[in-house]
Formats: sequence, structure tokens, C-alpha cells
Amino acid sequence: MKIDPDSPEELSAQIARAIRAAIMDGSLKVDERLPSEAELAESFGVSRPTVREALKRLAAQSLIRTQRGASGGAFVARQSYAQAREQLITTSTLLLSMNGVDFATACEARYALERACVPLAAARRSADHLAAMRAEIARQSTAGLSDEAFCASDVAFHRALVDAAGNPILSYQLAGAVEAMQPLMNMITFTARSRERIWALHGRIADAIEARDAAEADRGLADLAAYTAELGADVMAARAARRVNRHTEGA
Amino acid sequence: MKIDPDSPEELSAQIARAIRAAIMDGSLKVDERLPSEAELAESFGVSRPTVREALKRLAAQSLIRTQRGASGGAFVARQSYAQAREQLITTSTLLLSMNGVDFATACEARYALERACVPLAAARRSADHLAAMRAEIARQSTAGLSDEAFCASDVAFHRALVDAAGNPILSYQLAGAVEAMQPLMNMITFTARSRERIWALHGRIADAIEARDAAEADRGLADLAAYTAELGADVMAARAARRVNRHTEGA
DNA sequence: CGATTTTCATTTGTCAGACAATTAAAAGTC
DNA sequence: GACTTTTAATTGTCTGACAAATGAAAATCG
Repeated sequence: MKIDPDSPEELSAQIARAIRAAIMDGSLKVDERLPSEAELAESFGVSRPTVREALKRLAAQSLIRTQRGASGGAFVARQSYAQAREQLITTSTLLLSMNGVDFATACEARYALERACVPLAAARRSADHLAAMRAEIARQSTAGLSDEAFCASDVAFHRALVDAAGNPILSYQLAGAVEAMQPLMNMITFTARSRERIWALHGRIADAIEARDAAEADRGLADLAAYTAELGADVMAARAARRVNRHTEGA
Repeated sequence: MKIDPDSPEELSAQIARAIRAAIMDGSLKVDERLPSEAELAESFGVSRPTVREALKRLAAQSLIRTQRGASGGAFVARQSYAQAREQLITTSTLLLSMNGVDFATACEARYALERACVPLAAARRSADHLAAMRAEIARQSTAGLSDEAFCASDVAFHRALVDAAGNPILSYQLAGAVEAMQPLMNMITFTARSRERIWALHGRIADAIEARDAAEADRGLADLAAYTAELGADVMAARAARRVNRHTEGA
């Protein structure tokens, strides 16, 4: 663990990198206690505030957790699926919104990923997963639901579908992708007609999963992907038209 | 942007959360400059070191970048695919290693995700992607390659396959998943025989992608998944056997 | 002696103030 | 006008201090 005071890189960043490397290569194990801030400061030859900045960097990635008091300190944190999902959602959401990823690309990615776990879901789905999917379908078919609530239920349905695959890695990766797309999905205003079509497709997919018919579920998901892309394209076209109008009026 | 000094949550964490929320909901746009540390300290009613800890938390997630000097400060950073990938790899790697995710589960997730982009890759692959895949196959078939180098080439091959799908979201998500698995893959020692089988399968997949035959590429990938799982199972069985031996000798 | 309370030492959280390093803009100079 | 110098703003780092939390040891009491 060496740092270079003459490097242009900030000292706190160097220290964070050194400790992160130690965690990732296993030199520091889960729940192991790091030296106290004062000890770290001395061993790195920097002041305590600098060490603290480094530790906050690591805390932001939930690589460590800290505890006050005697026998307190910084401990290597076990990476939980929940935390990892949060991080992934934050990163993915910003990646989509800041880079102007178009709806079609995001949609394509989302459904491609989701279709990856359909075979597993068909093979392994439990009654609980099916019940969760049915519950969301029921909610989606109730009248007077706001667009946000409809979207949230849509996410929950797909989450249940992914969880049915019974692979936590897939759940973690796909939950991130699906949730990150929610802001994009929220741009769509769902008519009663389009909602009906969507929950009908959801029903078809749930039926297929229940029947352990992966091929049929895949076809249902493909249809849903196509229909979602179509809805998105309509919204984008309408927006583009409005922009042209404004521009024409202004000129 | 309000913070509560009486909350058990650290002030720097609250401040980071407030600013993060402002970035994610669009109140702070890309490249926009945040107030100076002194101004933030005053407006939040805390000291400058506390503000700095909050900013380091955000910097660790690459939500902001800072610049020294007059007209310097903290700026909202555009989330790049490269940065997002780094984060995803760090998180996923630790998630796998710290939670004792078994080889079979990780392998299943990886190949499920990869198969999701085979249809797109078959449809859109360019000559460049094919060339990249062929180059890695050539490397894999050279003699005297270390296990690490073989694994790295394997990752590069799959990376090219994923990139061929032409969807940056998929590339980002899958690159993370594939690279995070590398430590697990490195536990396998590849015999000349298994290497030959692997690069032969790679060749079959590349041929299918070149011929735009998604079904054949999918079959190749499925075979590769099965073979990889088999190799992993052998390694795990051997390990388990060694453990039992040690235990028996000890008793 | 055992249980309870008190004290205490350790460690993180926060603050105040200072100085160094960097950098862009303003002022000065030729 | 082009170049150099100065200056002001801003982050990076340090020092020293105190508050708050917390577990362990010491003291007290039944």
C-alpha cells in the first residue's frame, strides 16, 4: 500500500484505490477491521481528514461500513444484492438520461435481457412467483390507475418474471436494467386501450410460464417488446412534431 | 435540499444524498457547476470538511468531477459507459466473491445473458467484430499460453460477441457480468484438450455469426455453456475431495 | 460473590482556521 | 496588440480541537 505525494492524483483517491485493491484481491476479508483513522493517517503519511475522505469514497461504494465508539472503526462490508442493485440502478439511470440513449435502444436491451431468463423461469417458477405476476396483472387491469402506478406495476411484474428464474445474479442485473428504464417508460401515457393490450400480453406470458412453455412465453415477450417499442416510437414522433411546430411558429 | 442535524445518519451522507437526488431528478444538469465548497458549507449549515466528505462520496460514484483554481469547482459529470462499466465490475466481482456464489450459478447467468444478444449480433455484426473474434480464437490456439492469458482472451472473445450486437446498453451490462466472473474462471486450469474444445466452439460460434445464423450461434453458445459448467463442476468436485482428504488425515 | 452503575479510554463525527497549489481572469508592460 | 505579471478564487491538505457514541474496566451496592 504505497502512495505518491507528487502524483497529480489526489491523495484521498490514491488511498481509496489502495484499500479498494486490498479488499478486491482478498488481503482484507469481509468484516475485517481496518486500522483506525489515526493509524491509517500515520501509515500513509497524511492527515486524518485526508484519510477520512478516502474512507468516505469507499463507503459510497459500500465497500466499508463504519462504527463509532470503542472497538469501533471501519470494517470491510459484505456486498449485498440489495446494495449492489441500488448502485446499478443509480449508475444505469444516469447513463441512460445523460447520454440521450433513445427509447428503442434501451427497450431492445431490456427485452433481450429479459428473454434470456424466460427458459429458466419456465423451468423453475414457483407458485409464489406466479401469484406475484397474477397480482400485478390484476392491479394493471383496475380502472383509474395513474400512469406512474401502472408503470410501477409493470416493473413489479417483470421483476417477478426475472426472479422466477431463480438465479440471484440474473435478478440483480436485470432488476437494475428494468428499473433504470422507468424514467423513460414514464414518458409514455398509456391509453385504456394500450393498457388492456399490455396486461393481456402479461397474462399470456404468465400462462406460458405456468404451463412451463418457454417457447410460448418467449413469443409473448417478443410481442410485448414490439408493442412497447411501437408505443415509444409514437411518443417520440409526437415530440419531434411538437418541436418542429414550435420552431415553425417561432420563425 | 434539507438536512437534519439530529438524524443518526452522518451529515456528509445526508448532503451527498441531497445532491445525488438533485442530479438524478435533473435539477442539476450535466456540466453544471455546483456552488463552491464554502458556499455549500454555509447553505447546509456545516463545515467545509463535512461538505468535502460529501463531495468525495459523489466523486466515488463519478457523479461529479472537481477542478482546482479560479473558476474551478465541482461539476456534474457525464456518466460514461467506461466509468459505468468499471463500477459494475467492481460491484459484481465483490458480490460474487463475498457471497460465495457458486460457479454453476454465475456461469448460468453469464451464458443466459450472452445468449440474449446472439440474435442481434447475428443480424448486425460488422467485419470488425468478426475480425476481433477471429483474432482471439487465433490467440487461444497458440501453444504455451498461460491460464490467465487464455482466460483474458476468452473474455475478449465474448466481449467482441456482445459488442457485435450493436447495443451499448447490452455491452455495458454484459461486459460487467463477464469480467466479474474472471476470478472464478481463473480457478480452472485448462488442459490442452479442453482449450482445443473451447476454441473450436468459439470458431463454430464465429462462423454462425458470420453466416448470420442466430440459431446455430445459439446452439454453439449453449454447448459452450454446458462444457464450461462441466469444467467448473470438475474443479469444484476436486476441491471438495481435497477438503475431505485433509479432514480425514487430520482426524 | 454477583449484579448494577459509573467511569474511562477509544474511535468516529464535526468544527474552525490556516496555508499550499492551481488556475483563469485581470492588470500591467513592452 | 501580444506578452508577462499579478491577483483572486477555488480546491487540496494540514493542525488541533471538541462532541458523541460505545464497549470495557472499575467501582459500588445488595
